[in-house]
Amino acid sequence: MTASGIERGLSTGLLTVSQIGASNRVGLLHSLVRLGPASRSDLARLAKVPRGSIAPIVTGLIEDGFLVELEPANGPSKMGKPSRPLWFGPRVGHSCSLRVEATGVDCARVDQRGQVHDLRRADFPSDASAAVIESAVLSLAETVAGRSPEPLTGLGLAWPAVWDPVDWTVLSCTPIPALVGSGLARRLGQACGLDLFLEDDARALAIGQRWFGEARDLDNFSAVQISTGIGAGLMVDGKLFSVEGRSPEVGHMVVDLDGAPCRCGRSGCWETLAALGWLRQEARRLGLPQWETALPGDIVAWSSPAADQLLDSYARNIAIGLVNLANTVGLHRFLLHGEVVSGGEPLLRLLRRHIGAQTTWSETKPTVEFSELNQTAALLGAAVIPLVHTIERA
Amino acid sequence: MTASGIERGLSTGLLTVSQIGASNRVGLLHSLVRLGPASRSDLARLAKVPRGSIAPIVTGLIEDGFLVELEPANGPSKMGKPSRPLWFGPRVGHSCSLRVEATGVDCARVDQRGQVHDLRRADFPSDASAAVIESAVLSLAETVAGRSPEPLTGLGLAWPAVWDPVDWTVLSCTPIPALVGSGLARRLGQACGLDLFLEDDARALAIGQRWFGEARDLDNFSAVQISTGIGAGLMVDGKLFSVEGRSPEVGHMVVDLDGAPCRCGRSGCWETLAALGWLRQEARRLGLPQWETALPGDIVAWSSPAADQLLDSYARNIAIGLVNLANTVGLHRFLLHGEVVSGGEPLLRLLRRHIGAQTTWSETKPTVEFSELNQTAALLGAAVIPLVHTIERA
DNA sequence: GGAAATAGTTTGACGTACACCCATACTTAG
DNA sequence: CTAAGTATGGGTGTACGTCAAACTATTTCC
Repeated sequence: MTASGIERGLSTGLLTVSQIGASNRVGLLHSLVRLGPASRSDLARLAKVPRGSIAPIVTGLIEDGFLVELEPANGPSKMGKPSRPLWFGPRVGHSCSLRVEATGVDCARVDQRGQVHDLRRADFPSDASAAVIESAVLSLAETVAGRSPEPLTGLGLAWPAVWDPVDWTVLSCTPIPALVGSGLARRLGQACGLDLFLEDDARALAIGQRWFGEARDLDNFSAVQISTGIGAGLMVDGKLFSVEGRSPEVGHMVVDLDGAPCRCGRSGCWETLAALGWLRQEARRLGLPQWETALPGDIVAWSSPAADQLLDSYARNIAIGLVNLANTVGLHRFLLHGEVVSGGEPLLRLLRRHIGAQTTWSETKPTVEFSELNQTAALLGAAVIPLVHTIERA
Repeated sequence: MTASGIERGLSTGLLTVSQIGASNRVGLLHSLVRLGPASRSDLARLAKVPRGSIAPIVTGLIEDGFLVELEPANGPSKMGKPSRPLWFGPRVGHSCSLRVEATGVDCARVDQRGQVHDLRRADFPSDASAAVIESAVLSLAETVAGRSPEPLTGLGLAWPAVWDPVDWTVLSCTPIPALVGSGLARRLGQACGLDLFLEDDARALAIGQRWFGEARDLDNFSAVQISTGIGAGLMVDGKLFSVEGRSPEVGHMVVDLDGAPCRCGRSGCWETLAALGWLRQEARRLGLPQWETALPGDIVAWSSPAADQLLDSYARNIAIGLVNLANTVGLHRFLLHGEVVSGGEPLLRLLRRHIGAQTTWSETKPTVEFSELNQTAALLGAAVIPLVHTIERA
């Protein structure tokens, strides 16, 4: 079955000439996403290569239908021959994109600009059986795919799972234990008749943010998911970081030697101190109402001394993990996703203060933002994967 | 001034044809280091490419003097035309290699096989002035370089410092504060008349281990230095990992929320719990003699209940950081360097037990070894850098 | 002596970036 | 209105890579 080609790496083998063509084509199309409609000269300037090097690549992409020339546009300078902006052509179809989470599934069609169309959702109870989840996902995907007025390049699925790389059986899925052993992905690929690509949800966030989101201009950043668990997709030099095909499990770094036991068997994992579970337990301990379903935003709204205290500790716990991440992998731009975002400006201020206090020593301060797109970024990321695959094969 | 070309990465620019040639040449020579003298066919098999693809590369390298053909050797199979093993030629000279640490400097000549020749050391007091250190380093380097019977490709320097990338002034150097502001590197380059390459000591360990050391066959591993501080060089896909040219500072991840303050301004950094300082303070607390200079090996030798307890805690503290590293960057082979190694088999057993206990959840257990080469690996790593540079330029 | 096996070489095809020159289309100065 | 200036796009030839396949060389085995 197909594997995501979004990263590449070899050490013992030889590099071939064709690989550089594929890499440059993808890079060029990504530059186009970043810049919007842009001329050959624009692209050449961005890549710092002569215009003549861009032209043949563009010609090939136009011939294959990946690009089209738009009407001559008036650039900033009125002098000289007007530039002919390039944009995605008919061959770059839309993608069908799915995001599975604990209590439901989102599905949408995503176009080449990262615009989301026909977004639909199906909810299911958090204790739903595998069969219920599977049928919900399948019918939703078939509906969206069936209604698409555009040709679809493929289907992308983002979920918080670990799966068998060969037959796509779910090996583990902490947020949705019922899915373990499920062959959902296999059936989904067959049902829709489209190429299917799977991706971990945190990694999908990073991909979506880099291609269509708030990290379009960043080669190095980290997309962090903070909700009932903690995960991250690490973008390094424009490539999604992984070692031997496996992604890091950042939620399970120990930040408190004597902390509470974690489901992973260790104690004091970041996840036990900065995810929703900790926040709600602390809320309960402090006697705050509705602690069972409290979100960071609720704590902010509460604004009692006890709640303020809780919020500050929460921010500190998140900050510690982020700074650790900055120190161990060297990324220092963080884009946060998940329920944390509900904390809004007050929580963000606290976070930044704690991060600042913990990085007096280092030369480069980490920066942190709450994602506007939030979970939509995962849909975008899932949509990018078939797109990249199509371009690479061309 | 020259910069280490041992890693490469681009995202917005285009890949060129020559780059793949350079990359393949370096890869081929590194394969030769791994295999020892090997024929074109051997190299082709390793790289999984047709023999015809190797031949022209080898021909070019022979013409440039980087390789020579040895006498026909009897391979495992007696049939067929005997293979002609290849080995490094006269153009691949030896390197002069330096390692600066808190109390002295090592210098040696390193050949193309990673053999160390003419190893010399100059000690200086730990409170030595910059002038004293500089003259010791300069005279040692001049001695070794002057005595070399072989042509030298360049000079490599490994040290625990951060330096200005433009003029090589030392910006910070925790183990040797006197060096801050020093222009030692500048003068060293001028004095010897050789190309000089600088590298962080932990990163040099990783490079040395991969080219000539115990990690010759590993594309993914982590060389960890555990002595008065903690640092690591991370090898990912055969390339030294760095983000935007800066390496991670793994010693400063927080593993204990309520821990002791660290010089970096945070509290409970790994370095405060797993470096020599912690061990000695605890030894003092437990009333062990000679705690000021105690090494892990001394604690092992002591073998009182209190000492055993201390050793176990030490192993646990190291293990926590290693497992964190495994979780955050995904590397799970650790090669340990520094004074830890004196702990020998007993400490290693404890380490492995703690690591095992903390990774019940994950699919792949991290493995940990004490390096036989230990600090010599840094000398080897520093020697590799001029070598790679010479080959890439060819 | 001939067949089989292994190693190394040669050739042509293909793909890629790049340097260079020329045509095109628009603005500006006279 | 004309000529010069300027930026864009296209075309050509060159250099440099791998690859596939056929070819040669050398040894062992029967």
